[in-house]
Amino acid sequence: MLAVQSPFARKLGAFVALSDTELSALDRLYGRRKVFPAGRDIVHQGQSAQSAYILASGWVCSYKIQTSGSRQIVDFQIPGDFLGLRSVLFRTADHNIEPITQVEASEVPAKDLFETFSTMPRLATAVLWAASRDEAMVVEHLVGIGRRDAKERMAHFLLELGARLKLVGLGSATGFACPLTQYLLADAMGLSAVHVNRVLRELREDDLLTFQHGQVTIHDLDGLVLLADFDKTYLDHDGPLLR
Amino acid sequence: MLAVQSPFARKLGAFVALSDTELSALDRLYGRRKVFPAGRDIVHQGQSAQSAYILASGWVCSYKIQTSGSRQIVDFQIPGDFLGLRSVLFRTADHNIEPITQVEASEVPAKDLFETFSTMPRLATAVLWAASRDEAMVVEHLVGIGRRDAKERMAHFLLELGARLKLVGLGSATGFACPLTQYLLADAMGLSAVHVNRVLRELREDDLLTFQHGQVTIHDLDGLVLLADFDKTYLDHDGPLLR
DNA sequence: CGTCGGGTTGATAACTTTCAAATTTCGTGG
DNA sequence: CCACGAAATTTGAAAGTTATCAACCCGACG
Repeated sequence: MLAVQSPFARKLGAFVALSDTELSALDRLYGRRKVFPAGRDIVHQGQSAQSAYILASGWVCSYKIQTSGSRQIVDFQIPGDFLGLRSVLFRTADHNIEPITQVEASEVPAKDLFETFSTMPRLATAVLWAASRDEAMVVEHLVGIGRRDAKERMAHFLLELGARLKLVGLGSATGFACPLTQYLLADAMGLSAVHVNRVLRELREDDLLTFQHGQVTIHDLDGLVLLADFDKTYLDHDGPLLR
Repeated sequence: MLAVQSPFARKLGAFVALSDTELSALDRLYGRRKVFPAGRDIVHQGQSAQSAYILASGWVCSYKIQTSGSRQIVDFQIPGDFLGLRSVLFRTADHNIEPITQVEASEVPAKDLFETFSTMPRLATAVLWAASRDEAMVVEHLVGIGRRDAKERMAHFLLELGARLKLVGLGSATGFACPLTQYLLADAMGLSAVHVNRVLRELREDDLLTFQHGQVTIHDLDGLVLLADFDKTYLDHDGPLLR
């Protein structure tokens, strides 16, 4: 085992038990470390993409814009997450990626990625796994928007976010720091910003949680889980699935 | 090249140029061919899954049920599509799969799948690709539910379905046969069945399309594309992306 | 025939958006 | 440290969209 593992290696290791050879191949994948300022898109819809990124610090969101101008945020990425894998696979980006805060990310050139896959099949499988977990999150998001009302949706979203942050050491059972504005929340949940505001107030008045000053504080975890019908099994599992 | 390719091999071949060796490895993947009657679930949420399936004929849907009882259909699968890949990767199913019509599908045991991945890395990459295309469809679905009103949503959905069916030779520019009930449509689009009915009537009254007696007939393709803000680039590309 | 799963329609209720305006927060330069 | 402007949050009222409830129709099928 290498002494220090990157968050990304740790994540893949949760799916596939990785050998030292594979771990160091992973390390070599990392290209230049880049810094992006908040607000300016890293990737544009339709742009051809030669690199993916692995997020080291900061938050980003991936979203799609419609010609009408409205946008839907598909997901937020937090440290350890892979950015733009799909864009690399398809050569061109089908979505935008915007840093919400300042962001540090390591570039992973497409060429290196494919070469590594062909020599280290287990790594390809591990990435397939990670991609599938991402898909599971998108599916859960879809269910949320399709079949939960605004309040349940918000509760579910914040619970999921909290669970993910806890996995990478950025949150606890009582809350977490959250740089998302109500506009971002609205675009993620398919609501208007005004309604997001009202829903947050209701959750506060119900003594379920408080989201103020960039801080989410959970007052009644059980109440939230009940309200949101939250089931976190899709987020975690114990130990590598492939040995 | 093998004389006859399965729909699945054809689909993977669109992503990665496959050698004869790889093609015959794919063929060996196919296990027993099974037949499922309409209506009885093939896979249940929470069930442990040892096999995936490749759909040979018929339609199925994957959906999630909430404890409240409402359900959200995540996607419909048509011949050539992979079923339950995520369930196999995670050992347990996070969604249900229900045949809408009678269905024929080939079983793919998890063990064989992983063995094939480890000896044929390019196949693993190809499957990663196919999984990513599926994710792109889920993302588009998410955008539809989050940011399109009922009419746009329906138009977009039927356009996408038509495009997919055309790819496997089951539809044309003027329409396609469609076994979906208004209840299924409602669960897929996050609407009530009653509203689906109204929306279909509006589309008919606008001379855009007719959906009656299991047949979708497109009257005004351009009008629909305009209404739905439809962009099919995420569904197709020309030739294998990896040679 | 009678029933049952779809489909269709109208009336009403619920939820969410939009518009408009006030208030607070926060970073920056004086 | 304070003032200022921009961005974010908050609230009310009115309008719009979609759900729900309740009927009724129709064709398939035993």
